[in-house]
Amino acid sequence: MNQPEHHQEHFTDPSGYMPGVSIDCVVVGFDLEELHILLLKWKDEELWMLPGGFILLDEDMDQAATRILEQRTGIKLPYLAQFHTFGDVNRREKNMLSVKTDTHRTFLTEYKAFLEKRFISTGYLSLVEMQNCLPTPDIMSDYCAWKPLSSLPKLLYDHGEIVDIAMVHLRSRINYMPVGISLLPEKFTMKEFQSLYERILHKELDRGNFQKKMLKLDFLDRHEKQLTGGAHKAPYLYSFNEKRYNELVERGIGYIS
Amino acid sequence: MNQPEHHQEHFTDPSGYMPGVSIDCVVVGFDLEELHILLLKWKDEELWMLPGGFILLDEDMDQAATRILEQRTGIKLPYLAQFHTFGDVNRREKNMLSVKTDTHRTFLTEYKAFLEKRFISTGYLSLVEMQNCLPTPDIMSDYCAWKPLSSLPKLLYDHGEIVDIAMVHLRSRINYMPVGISLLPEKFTMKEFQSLYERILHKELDRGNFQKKMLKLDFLDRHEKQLTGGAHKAPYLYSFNEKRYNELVERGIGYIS
DNA sequence: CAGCTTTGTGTGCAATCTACACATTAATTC
DNA sequence: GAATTAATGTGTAGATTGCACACAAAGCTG
Repeated sequence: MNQPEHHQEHFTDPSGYMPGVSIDCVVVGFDLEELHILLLKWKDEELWMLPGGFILLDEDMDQAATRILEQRTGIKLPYLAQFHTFGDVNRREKNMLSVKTDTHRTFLTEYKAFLEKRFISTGYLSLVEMQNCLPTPDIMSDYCAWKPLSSLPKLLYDHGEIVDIAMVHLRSRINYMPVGISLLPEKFTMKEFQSLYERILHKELDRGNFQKKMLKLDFLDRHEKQLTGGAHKAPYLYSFNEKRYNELVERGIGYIS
Repeated sequence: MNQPEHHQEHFTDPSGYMPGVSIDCVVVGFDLEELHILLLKWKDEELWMLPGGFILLDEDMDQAATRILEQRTGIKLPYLAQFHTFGDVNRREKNMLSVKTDTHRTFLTEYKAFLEKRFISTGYLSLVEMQNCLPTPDIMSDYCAWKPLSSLPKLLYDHGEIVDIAMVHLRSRINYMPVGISLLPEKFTMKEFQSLYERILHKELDRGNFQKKMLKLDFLDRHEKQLTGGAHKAPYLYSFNEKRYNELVERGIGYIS
């Protein structure tokens, strides 16, 4: 899971960043079975956090989110959109770091002062193919890992709520996001596509109706059959007609109730 | 439209506010004919802006938005929710103030320095009953007024885009917001209710089907008939069963395609 | 009270949703 | 290699909803 530090930025001068504002990214992946979230583990402590960072003084906020995400995942141009800004005064009051970590001389003292101030944080939701992702820890973390959404570890500050709100957002906007194209590999079976929807929506869907609905929307190319072992009919492999799919997603499709 | 300054806050010490973050409010009203936006006119200049402000150091962002809105509208507990955070570097580059206004000694020099820095702004959407609203200008504005959405004047900075995105948001989430209860007076006719939906959705709806759908959802109380003049059948007046309406809104109702 | 206008309600047709049933295919088993 | 089995692919019937329009009811005008 861990990578050498070649992707790591170096926190040198906090004065290059906007004070008081930060970015937290909820990076969602799908291993064809479950949804996962990309997390970083804080150094020397069993506390996990969302990948995040700060905004350079001459950088758009969206740009900053893209930069942060590319550094953590190695993925160019991931799907990325803000979903909420978290501005409670005491959003960092629970699940704080223990004193032990504070004495760890990870940061320059200027940087410590920068970090100790109150922050407002904008949450970004990103959907990526886990297979293409190279999780890379940052300066504050030992390593990073995909954790299944159904059993997340204890998260820093309000990061647990940030994940919850991200998932509510994903659920409510599933028909306006390219969830398939972002989370699935190039070729996939209809069962895998349906499973993705079921995990996001937290409910089972009728297999036959799902298949017919998706095929009728006419954004899937059908390929040759999968030659995998298994005592059953081999399923077709599908891939997206990206143009058509994105057109439909833009307009919003009422697949699911 | 203008009110005495008893509601005005006094910008004394910018150090009491978070630097670099602000709030802009898109306040929507409905006069039973058209949607309107509450705007403030900049002193001595034909340039309008959204009501906005800054976040006190010990104040939640939502609290700050509520405070700002109550000061501008006199309305207690308006419907209010953030919809987007605007973080482009150059979001204040167009529709700037002319030099004339700059020389106007409205602010202390400290405050000027505070204001000149880059800001990230979170947009809040508020829905209010125009009738109950007492528009009150702030220290930067001569007066404030409701302007019809269909013919807004030139707006400061990126406030025009902020309004646009607010309206897209309102349209896409119309079934998850208490638009009726927030924008209509206590009693209203079905025609007025439908007209509200039509203005938000920018399209005409079938009168008969709208009426039947709304009545079937069973959140409207029907009152005695309106005794108004008019060469036609007098319409019923309706009001919301707030409990039932809010329950439905929480769950989201697919009224409209 | 005839005529007009607007509100309130009903009806028929089409499209969609939903829950199944059935058909198809390929690996396994005998 | 034929029967069995398990999973995919497709069809169908009933219920529900959406949609367009028609008709009925009610109140003001003249």
